[in-house]
Order: sequence, then C-alpha cells, then structure tokens
Amino acid sequence: MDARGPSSDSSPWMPFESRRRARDEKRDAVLRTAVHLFLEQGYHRATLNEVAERLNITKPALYNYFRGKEDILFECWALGQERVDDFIAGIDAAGGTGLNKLRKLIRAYAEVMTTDYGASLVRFDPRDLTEKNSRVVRAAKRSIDRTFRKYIADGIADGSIGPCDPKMTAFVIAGSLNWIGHWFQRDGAMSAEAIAGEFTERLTEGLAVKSTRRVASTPAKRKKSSGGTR
Amino acid sequence: MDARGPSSDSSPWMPFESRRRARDEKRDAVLRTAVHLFLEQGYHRATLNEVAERLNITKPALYNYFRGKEDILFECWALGQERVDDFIAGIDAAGGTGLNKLRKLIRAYAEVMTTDYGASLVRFDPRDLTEKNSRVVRAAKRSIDRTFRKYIADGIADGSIGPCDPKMTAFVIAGSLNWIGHWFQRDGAMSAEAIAGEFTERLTEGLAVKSTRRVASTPAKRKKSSGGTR
Amino acid sequence: MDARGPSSDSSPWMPFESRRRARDEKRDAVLRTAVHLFLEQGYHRATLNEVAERLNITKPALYNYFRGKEDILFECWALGQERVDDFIAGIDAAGGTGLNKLRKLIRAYAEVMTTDYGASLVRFDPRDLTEKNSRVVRAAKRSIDRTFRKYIADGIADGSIGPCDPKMTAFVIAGSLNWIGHWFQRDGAMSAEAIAGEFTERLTEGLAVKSTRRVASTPAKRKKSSGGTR
Amino acid sequence: MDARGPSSDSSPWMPFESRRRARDEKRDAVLRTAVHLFLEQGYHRATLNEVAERLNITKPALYNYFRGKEDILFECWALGQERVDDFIAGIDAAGGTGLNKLRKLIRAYAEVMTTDYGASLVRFDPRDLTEKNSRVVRAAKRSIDRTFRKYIADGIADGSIGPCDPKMTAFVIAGSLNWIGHWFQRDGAMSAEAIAGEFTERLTEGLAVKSTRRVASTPAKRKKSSGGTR
DNA sequence: AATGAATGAGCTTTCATTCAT
DNA sequence: TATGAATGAAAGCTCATTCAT
Repeated sequence: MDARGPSSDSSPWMPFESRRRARDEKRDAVLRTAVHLFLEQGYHRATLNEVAERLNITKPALYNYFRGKEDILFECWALGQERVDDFIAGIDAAGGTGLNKLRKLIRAYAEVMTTDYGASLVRFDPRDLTEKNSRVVRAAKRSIDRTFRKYIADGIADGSIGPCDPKMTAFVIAGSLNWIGHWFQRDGAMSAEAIAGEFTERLTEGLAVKSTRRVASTPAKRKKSSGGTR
Repeated sequence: MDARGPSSDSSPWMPFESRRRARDEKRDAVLRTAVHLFLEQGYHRATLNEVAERLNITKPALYNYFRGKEDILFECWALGQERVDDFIAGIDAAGGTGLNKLRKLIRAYAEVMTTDYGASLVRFDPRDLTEKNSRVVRAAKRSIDRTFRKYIADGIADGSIGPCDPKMTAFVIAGSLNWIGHWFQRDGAMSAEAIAGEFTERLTEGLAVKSTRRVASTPAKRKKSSGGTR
Repeated sequence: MDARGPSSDSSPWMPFESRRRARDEKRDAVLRTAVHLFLEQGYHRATLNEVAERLNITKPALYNYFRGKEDILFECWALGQERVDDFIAGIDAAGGTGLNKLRKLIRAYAEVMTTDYGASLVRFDPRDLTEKNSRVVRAAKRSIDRTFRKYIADGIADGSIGPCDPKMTAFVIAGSLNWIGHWFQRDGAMSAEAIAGEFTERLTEGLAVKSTRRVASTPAKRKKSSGGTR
Repeated sequence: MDARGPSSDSSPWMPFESRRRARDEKRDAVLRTAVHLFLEQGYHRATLNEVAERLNITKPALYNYFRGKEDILFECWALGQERVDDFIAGIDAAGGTGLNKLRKLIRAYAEVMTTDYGASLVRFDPRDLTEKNSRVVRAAKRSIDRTFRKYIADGIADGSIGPCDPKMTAFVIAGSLNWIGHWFQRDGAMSAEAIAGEFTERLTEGLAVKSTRRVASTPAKRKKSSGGTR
C-alpha cells in the first residue's frame, strides 16, 4: 500500500521486513520525542501522556515499544552512550600521542554533548533507573572517566602532556564538557563545532608541552598563583 | 553554660528569645535535613514525609516553618546563593588584578560546591520552582556568569590574563566548577580544600601571561598546594 | 431492540458509536450520582471517593470524565441552567401577556426546582467554583432575575398586571421559588406538579388586575390549572 | 489597670464581675467576627485561623470561648433563632387577627433576615452540626413553620384571611422571606425596613379578604415604598 | 487567658501501568 | 498494533484540635 520500492510483492519476507522497519522507525520516533521532552521539562515533570500526544498516539501505545517510562529513559541514555563508545573506539583505533587522543576525545565529546542523546548522559539522573540499569550507567561513566585519565596518563608517558595529576585533570576537563549538556541551546549563538573547537583549545592549552607552549605555560607558574590567591 | 549573660531568670524576654532561637534552629534543621535528602534522592523522589520522619516530627509540622515543598527547595538554593554573593562581594572589595580575582573566585566557588547548599545551586532544577522564584534563580545564575566574564575581561585589560574569549573561557571554568557539585562526596578521597586548590591551578594555568608564569610556578608546588593552601 | 436502524453488524462505526454512547452514559451517571450526593451531604462533605464508590469504580476513574471536583459541580449547575434557559426560550417564543408569561415561568421554574439539577441552581455555592465559572453562574443568575422583572414589566405595560415595583416583586416571587430547592423532597406528600400549580396561583393572585382576576382565579381554577398547563 | 470606672477596688466581687463581662464581650466579638466570615466565605471555606486573625488573637485562644468550630456555628444560629423566638412571643402576646399577626411576623422576620445572625438561620447547613444540635435546629425550623401556618389558619378562622391552604401559603411566604438572607447586602440600594415593608405588602395583598384589603392597603402606601426604592 | 508547636485525619489530584477489546 | 477505561499508589496540602507552657 505504501510502497513498491524496496519491498516487492514477490518476497514473503519483505512485508515482514518492512513491518519491522516501520516498527523500528516508530520506536525511534518515540525515543526522539521522549528525550526531547525529558530534556525540556525534566524527567519527572514530563508525562508519558505528553510524549504520546506529541506523537499523535495514545499512552498505552507506547507500551508496545517500551516496557515503561524507565525503559525509555534508559534507552535515551544508551543511545548517547553508544555514540561515546563509538568515537572512543575510533580514537583508540587511530592511535597517536596521548595529547592527540585527548584532543580528539574532547572535541568529539563536546559535540555529542550538544545533541539530545548526548545531553542525556549528564542531564538524567541514574537514580531514576532500576538498580540494574543504574549499575550499567555508573559503570559506563566510570569507563569514560578512565578513558580521560588514560589519555592523560598516556600523554604524560609519551611526553606530549606535561606532568600533572591525571585524576584531577580529568575531572576538570570532563566537568567542563559535561556542563555543556546543561547550557547548550541548539538555537544559540554558537555552533556545536565552534564550541567543540573552543573547548578543545581551552582545555588543552595548559597541558601540552610544546616548543611554543613551553615558554608560555610551564608548570612553574603554578606556585605564584596559589600563593597569591589567598 | 549558655546562660547568665544576657538573660537572667527575671527577664521576661528570655523565654521569648529562647523560643525564637529554638524556632530558627528548628527551621535550620529542617533545611539541613531537606537539602541533604533532596541531594541524596533527588527533589522529586524525596518526600516531605521522609524529611519529617528524619526530624522525628510529622509532615504538617513542616508547614509551621515553610509554605510548602517548593518553598523549602528555594530556601536551600537561596542559602547557597548567599554564600556565593558573600564571597564575590569580598573579592570585589579586596580588588587586585583580574587574574587574582578570578583565582579567588574559582577557589571559593569550588569550595562552596562541595557543601550541600552549594551543590543546591547546580543540582536542583529551577523548573521545579514557581515562576517567580525561578526568575530569581535564573537572574542570579546570569549574575555569577557575568562575574566570571568580568574578572576575565579585567584580567585581559590589566594584562594579567592573556587574550582570550571571556565568554567561552567563563563557560569552561564555570562548567568545570559546577560539575564538582555533581561528583563531590564528603567522604571521598579528596578534601574540599585540596580540590579547590587543584581547580584553581588547573583552570588558570593556561590563562596567565607567560613571562609572569614562568618564574612563579614550579611543578613541585602542586603537591604542597593542597596542604599549604589553607 | 435498539439496533438495525443506522448500524448493521457490518458497519465499523457501530462499535465506535456504541463506545461513544457508553461514554456519555457513564458521564451522565457520574453527574447524576454526584449531584445527588452533593445535595444529600453538601458539596464539601461529599467526597469523590464516595461518588466513585456509589458508581462501583475508583476515584481516579472519575478523572476520565471530568477535570476535577469543581468541574463536576459546575456541570451539575450547567445542566440545571440549561433547563431554565430552554423553557424561558419557549415562553419567549410563545409570547402572550406579561402575566401569562410570568405564570408559565413560575410553573416551569417551580418544577425545575424539584429536580436535582434544578436544585443545583440554588443549593450550590458559586464561591466553590473557579473565578471563571463563578462569573458564568452569576451572569446566569442575573439573567434569570432580569427575565422575571421583564415579564412583570411587560404585564404592567400590557395591563395584565397591576402596578407594582418589578424589582421587588421579582425578588418575592423568585425567592419563594428558589426556596423550593431547599425543602422539596421527592418522596414528600406533594407532587412537583401540584407544587408548581399552587405556587403559580399563590404568587400571581395578588398581581393580576382585579377585574380580570376576579373572573379568572376562582379557587376552582387552581385545580384545573395544573392539568391544563401542560 | 484598665479601669476604675465600674469596678471599685472595695468590692472583691467587682473584678470578678468585670472579668466575666470582659469575657462575655470577647465571646460576643468572636461570634460577630465568625458569623460575618462564615457568611462571607461559607462555613467550610472559612477557617478558624482567619477568624482569629481578624480578632488579633491566635486560633487556640478561640477554644477558651467555644468548644470548637461547630460550637461557634451553632451559637450563631442560636442568636438568630433567639431573635425570632422573641418577636414571635411578642406577636403572640399582642394578639390580633390572624392577618395582623401574619403581617407582623413577615415584617419582623424580613428584618431579621437582613442581619448576620438572622441570615445564619437560612445560610448555614444543619448538616454541619452535631446530630444533637442539628435536631435542635430542625425542631426550631418546624416551629417557625408552624407559627406561619397557625397565623394563616387563625386568619382564615377569624375571617381576616381568605380561604387558602395554610401549608402551601406558609411555604410561599417563608420561602420568599428566607431568600432575603441569601441576597440582601447591607450596602445595597434598599434599607432593611423598606424591604420588610415591601415584603409585608406583597406577601399579604393576595391573602386578605377583598373588602378588608381594599381599605387596608391603599395604593399610597405601596407607591411610597416602591418609589423610594429606586 | 493565650500561645507556639505539633498532630491526625482526610481530600484532591496525578500518573505509570494494566487489561479487555 | 492501538485504544478507552480503570486502577493502585502515593504525594502535597489544609485544618480543626490538642498540649505544654
């Protein structure tokens, strides 16, 4: 009825296939709508009724695609996590100096933070998940954290990054990036790419050992500053 | 122990005063319990019933001190904001170079973020407030942001900070600090002061103009800093 | 019994229609139960729980049909008002002398007052409604008052009613009728029709211009009137 | 402290007396405030807190004068009832024709209806009272009804009132009068006396045997009242 | 006689979820 | 697959009333 194109009548599988595809498309639509609403209003204030309304279906229909509200929330998070996993895999595969990998990570992570699913990673509260899902989320968060620290440690080891405490540095960098998920507006003045670029620069300029940089930012400077502050 | 001084037995004011004090103390206790619970479980999952239970009173008793749940939430936020306003006023009064002020701001802000009321500033959702209160909160957030940008701009103007985009730099720094409110655990490995020191270093080391920097800061210092800071 | 006509078994509309009908019937049932309970116990003492119980459903089920308790109250009132509007329209359409119209109005109004929805008009308190609905109610009350006064004024003008102050006369008549809503019991000694007849006589016998009246309203007539009117 | 006047120091009884008087005055003040508020907002919406506030005392202080909210409500009603009982006793004592007594009753009752305590008789709901008090109220209502009917029957018997059904006639008259309690506003266009006069005329002009009436109710009288009204 | 504080009881409302169709 | 209807659970809030002082 709706097509000839990809699904010819001859195959008995095609309708099945197309039906499955249709189903997946609807599932995705639910997720897109849900994540948007959850971000817009907050998970608790957002109701499944409104999710359904925006999709022009009724609330119980959602239960064909998801087990419940929490399931939807978890899936939103999972989609964001998937993207992070993907580009981390890519960065790992590509190799390079620690600083190099860190810069790629920052850029990619910043860009993800400007998307709905990316913001899910930091705007949703794991305590709204079942214990089982919550554990998955916390494990993933720790994993991301480890990745940050590892790239930093790698950089220190390979000389591309000056000596510093990987743990704290990771906190500084990741916090800065995570916060993007809280303030970024798609219709704001800056593009996601521009932000990603800026953050990459800002967050690494103090770390790199380089001829240029060396002059500028040696660890030395730290002393004065802390002394004078208080 | 507490008496003799202002209130002898003969004074009719004593009971009244003590009542007042008791009242304020109770109000504070409610707030402390509430902010703790709100942070622990999230505002929506936390119920007034549990707040009351932890205080060994009943739910309606809370209404002697607050108009309702939202009122409590707003007060938590307000107490945090008060602290921020206070130290910003202090920094402004003390003066100094832009970099100097920025470093003080970072340290103080980081420390506040490790307290319950401080975390309130970034962990609670303004959309849970009435429109009126929400506006107050958003205005305060903008004001803090302006302060960050201003100190940076001041620093650029007075030469203590190298050229950079104050807006983005403020985002980077503030984001990093705000995130502390999300991960800091009082019983964690690092003290609030140590964290504040570290963040001050990390977040300004890329900003200071080079010549100055070189002399001042040796790597060694970092270790000391956490201890020697206070 | 109810079918064949518009809906044969083949029609896909039938189930939908029947669903719709079922829904309206249930809505009506809720209203009937609610108005009865509200009159029996008073709006404030009556709880939605008891409304639901009498309908053998649970409280939240009521929210499928109404927005809340106040909504139900308003609908009860509206149904009563509808009846009043209807018969006033009929009287206006039929025309006749002022006295004639007034008598019809009194009879119809009296009868409505003996019904649950009619009593709603005078037993419920507009202050229990939202401001918006309250205004609607007050406007309608004023409109009824104006109708009483107008018929009286018409009667004075066309000579069917002796000279009198329409405003006060309307107060006397309407008050008398409204009070029916407070004392009438369906299982009482007098039927609604009998009461309506009596009130029509009593409330107009002093108004008619004497010459006419003397002929018209012999005691005998009273008996006939209740029969002949309808 | 507050006086010398009525209570000289010499009598040990005086202070006691004056204290009792003060107490009674306060009790009365509570009642006046309460009845006003109850009429203004409705018994259920009105809170003891607001009653207390208007009296510049606190809620529990009310319990020194009354057993509770219901007690206050009952007392309000009782004060109104007292006035009705009083003037009925007066009318009975004075004697006269049935019509005469009825007219006096109507006038006095109408005037009472324009007072707060009078309106209490018809605006408050006996179902808000304890069963015991409720019975008292219902008995009193029946008694008033009987009085109306009796005067009418007396009038029929003594020839001052034409033949009619005393029961229905009483309903008509009493309803009309009771309704005054629902619409009268102290600051309205008409004075209580004017209303009482009008109602007396309107509600009896159809009852009096014609010969009598013609003499009794001259147009002049009617004219004055209605003219002055607007 | 009056107060601050606290309580118990109750009500409306919301919402995720289930079920028969 | 989708819907209308219904439910269970729970939460916030209000208020009359009590009690210790």
